[in-house]
Amino acid sequence: MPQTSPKTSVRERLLCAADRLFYNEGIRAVGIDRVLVEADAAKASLYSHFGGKDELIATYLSRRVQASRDNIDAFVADIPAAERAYRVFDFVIAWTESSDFRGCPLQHVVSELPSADHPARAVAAEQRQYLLDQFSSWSRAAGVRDVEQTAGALMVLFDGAVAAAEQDGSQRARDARWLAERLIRGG
Amino acid sequence: MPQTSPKTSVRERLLCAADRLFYNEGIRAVGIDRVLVEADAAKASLYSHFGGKDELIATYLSRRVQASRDNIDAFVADIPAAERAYRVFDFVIAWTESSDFRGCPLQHVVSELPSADHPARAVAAEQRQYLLDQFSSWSRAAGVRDVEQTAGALMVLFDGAVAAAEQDGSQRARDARWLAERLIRGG
DNA sequence: GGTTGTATATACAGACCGGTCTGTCTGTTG
DNA sequence: CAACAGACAGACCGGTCTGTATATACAACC
Repeated sequence: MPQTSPKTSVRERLLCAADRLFYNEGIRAVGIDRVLVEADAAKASLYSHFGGKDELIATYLSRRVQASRDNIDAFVADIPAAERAYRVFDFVIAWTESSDFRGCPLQHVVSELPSADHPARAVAAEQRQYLLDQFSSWSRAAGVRDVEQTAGALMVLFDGAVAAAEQDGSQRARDARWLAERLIRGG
Repeated sequence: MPQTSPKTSVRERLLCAADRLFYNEGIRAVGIDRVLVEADAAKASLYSHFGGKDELIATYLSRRVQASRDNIDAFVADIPAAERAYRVFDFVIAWTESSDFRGCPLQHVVSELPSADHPARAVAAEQRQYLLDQFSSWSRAAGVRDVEQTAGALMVLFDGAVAAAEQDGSQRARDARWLAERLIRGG
């Protein structure tokens, strides 16, 4: 997520600032005034583009989620479908090794905003469905015996890799990849 | 965590109130005035027993963590050491099925308090070490070939079970148990 | 009674919170 | 030129945040 140039629209500047601050410091830890200073924007602009902080949060998460999907889709594009279920964990490893990795924004939202009717929660739920659909599809392509069970286990591994890496470092993403490969290929 | 009686010490009342509110609503979402009202306590008592909110948070997490250890230790006490690594996930399943389950308090702390020097973060780090030690010990007792790799994978499964269950429900803890057993017993 | 330890009620300070509003400015278009 | 859209600065609102300070109350003990 690059720094914005002066010519960037105020909406984009707000979203970039929110992205940096919310992800690195926490959603509730960062008030809108900090977002505004970081974005060099006026408060009225924030309320004009987003009804309020809640919608800014939901849009921030939506963009994070969309970027994640695009990255995953691009990563697996040249990988045979039968190998994607475990080789996608190479993507997770790279992510957890990146200097700006601080865990999963979706998990953060779920932690910080427990209310099921927060607009960001719908974004989170939709991403869960996407991931499950992918893992199911890839499990089927790998020819596993129990697609539903395997896809569920892969969801666990995916979440666990990211959560554990946030605390213990990227070795946990490697651990997850090791187990995912054993799960798919046996042995 | 039961309701406190009028005879309970103010420190205990504060901790019980903090426990309920922080866990259910989020640490930053709950200000100390809400803790005080819930505990029927005066502000000076809070500052007298805990230097401030940060120490209250650290103590809340420490108690959660200690309770978790006690529960796990009690749960596995009558289980042969060779079976603990996967049968501990029955404990996780029961936890994720309980009506007051809302994910892992330790993961919440890591999400909400990114600063490594927050007092609660030391509590979190110490609990990671305890879990790794347990999984290593149980993996060794199970006779697995690569103890370190297996323990790491179990850490991923543990974290993943809890994080995924917070979002998708307790079926994910069952998925984790299924994979943990396959990992330990093969097949 | 006096002393001690604990807890309380209350006021305050300064900073911050999300949101609303008004007036002004700038660049673009017809 | 006028009109407009977008963005801005700044004031304001009521409320909340954490922490500090003071006087008082109460129970237990000697």
